Amino acid sequence: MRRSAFAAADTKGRGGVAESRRDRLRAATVREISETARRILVEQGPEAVTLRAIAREMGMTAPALYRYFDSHGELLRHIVGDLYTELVGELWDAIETVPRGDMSGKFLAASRQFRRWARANSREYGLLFGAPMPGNNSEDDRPDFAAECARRFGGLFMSLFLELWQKEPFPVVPDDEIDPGLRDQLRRYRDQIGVTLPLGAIRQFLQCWIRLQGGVSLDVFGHLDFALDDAEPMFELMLAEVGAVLGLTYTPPPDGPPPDEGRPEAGR
Amino acid sequence: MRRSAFAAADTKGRGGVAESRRDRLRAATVREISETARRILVEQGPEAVTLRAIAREMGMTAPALYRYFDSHGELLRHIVGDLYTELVGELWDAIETVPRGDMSGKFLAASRQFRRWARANSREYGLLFGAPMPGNNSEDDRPDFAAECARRFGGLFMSLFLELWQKEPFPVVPDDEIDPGLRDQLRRYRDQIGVTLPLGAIRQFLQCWIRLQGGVSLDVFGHLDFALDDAEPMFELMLAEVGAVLGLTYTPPPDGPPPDEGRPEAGR
DNA sequence: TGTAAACTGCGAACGGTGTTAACTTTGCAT
DNA sequence: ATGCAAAGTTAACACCGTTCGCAGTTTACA
Repeated sequence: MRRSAFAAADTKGRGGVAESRRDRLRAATVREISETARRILVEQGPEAVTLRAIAREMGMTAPALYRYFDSHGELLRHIVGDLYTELVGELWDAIETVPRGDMSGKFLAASRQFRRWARANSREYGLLFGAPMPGNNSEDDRPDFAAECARRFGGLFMSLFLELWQKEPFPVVPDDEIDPGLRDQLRRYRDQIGVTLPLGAIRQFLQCWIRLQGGVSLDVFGHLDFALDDAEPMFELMLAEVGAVLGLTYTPPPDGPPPDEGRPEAGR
Repeated sequence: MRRSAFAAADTKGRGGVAESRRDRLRAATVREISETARRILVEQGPEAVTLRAIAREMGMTAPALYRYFDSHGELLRHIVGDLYTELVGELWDAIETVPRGDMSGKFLAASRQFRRWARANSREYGLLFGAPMPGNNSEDDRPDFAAECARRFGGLFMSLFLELWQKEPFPVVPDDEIDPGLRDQLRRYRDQIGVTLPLGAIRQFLQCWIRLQGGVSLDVFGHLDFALDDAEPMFELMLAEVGAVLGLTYTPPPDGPPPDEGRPEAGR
């Protein structure tokens, strides 16, 4: 197997402290490829993200891209990783903007930023959270960049939840009132992420997360169009309910409901 | 534009009462194409559903399929329509199996059957409810078979909700306590489907539907794998909560939790 | 400095895809 | 029997991912 872009991103490989000029050029090219691919994704849809199309826009030929990625699928997976990183970054920014201690504000800010990003980058969101990717089997034993980033993403919201619980715990059901089959899974998950939380709290967090991401996905994928033009009020309603269940106080979004409709949404 | 399979399904076209032998043969071929395509979808994944692959398995050549469908996309859309029909049928069966008047039972049966179908036909579910289809723009003004079926599907759950409300109304918030922006949308939707229900009830129904389909989608698409091996207990928990909000009484599923895991899941 | 190795691109080619066009065969109706 | 439309074929086009061999450049090292 040839050197992959994932390996290329590992700048400190082979004990070298210095980043050679070659590596810098290479990283720049990888970045340009990603940006070009993403631009095509946004402008022309996922099935237009073709090796030849990317290369064409870069003034190259398709086989040259194989110097940077082992396959088309790996290129997509790399982009998915980048997208996770971007999303996590924006969520962190949104969280940190809220004054420390205001857990309700942090939760609302993160949730709203998640929906905002999803709607502003719907094509990208489809790549991350749509039906499982074309060749996403990750048949390799290799760590899988995208999966790693996905885990970091899951960790973000969970750490927010953790902080929330530590600062303002809310009443939860005792462990022995949880369905045994579910209890075991929750215990396993708790051990896996290494936190000390009542299982009832973890269950509550998962429920809230499912409502959040489930609702956003339906909205972004257009599966609420049959009834709603603008799902934002429903989203806010859900935030209020979810917040209440977590012992938080709901406050409406700072700006009035944004115009929202009529974004360019280029491409066919 | 050539005669499409959708038109072919319209057996009573052009004043002819009799269904000619030719039309019967044609319909049979259309059915065989659909079945072959679906088999490939299930066994080898969505990107293997290729005109040439379908034709090969039928002992034909790819261009022959153009006698029955205007394009690859239209063939997929036809299958989507069939899938909606199948899903709606199974949901109706599940609902009618429950003794009349037991609205809680009907709601639970329909919800569980929805999840069961989604999990047993995950590839198909991805086609119906994943990120918007490849070429699904429906740029034509034509009614769009798939969209029509989708509407029937939405109508099914809504009619179940309607019956539920009529038999056992539950307290809802008055219209003037609903966010104005949402209120207008709900009113529009109510007029569109032609029912007479308080807007608060419609809002509640939509919320429940979002939780239902959102949760099932996350599960089927594997976006809960980060924490759960088997999402069924969480699904049941959600059913209990949603049912409570609708004034229904929750009862656990009739059979013990099915083995569930380890279905063949053929193909790569 | 000279040279070997590594890197990066190109062009051609292979098998596969959707799609179109022209051509043959088939079967039914007048 | 003749004619015609449906249903199938083959050939071809443009595009796709991917592989291979070759050239040009850049780097590393003796």
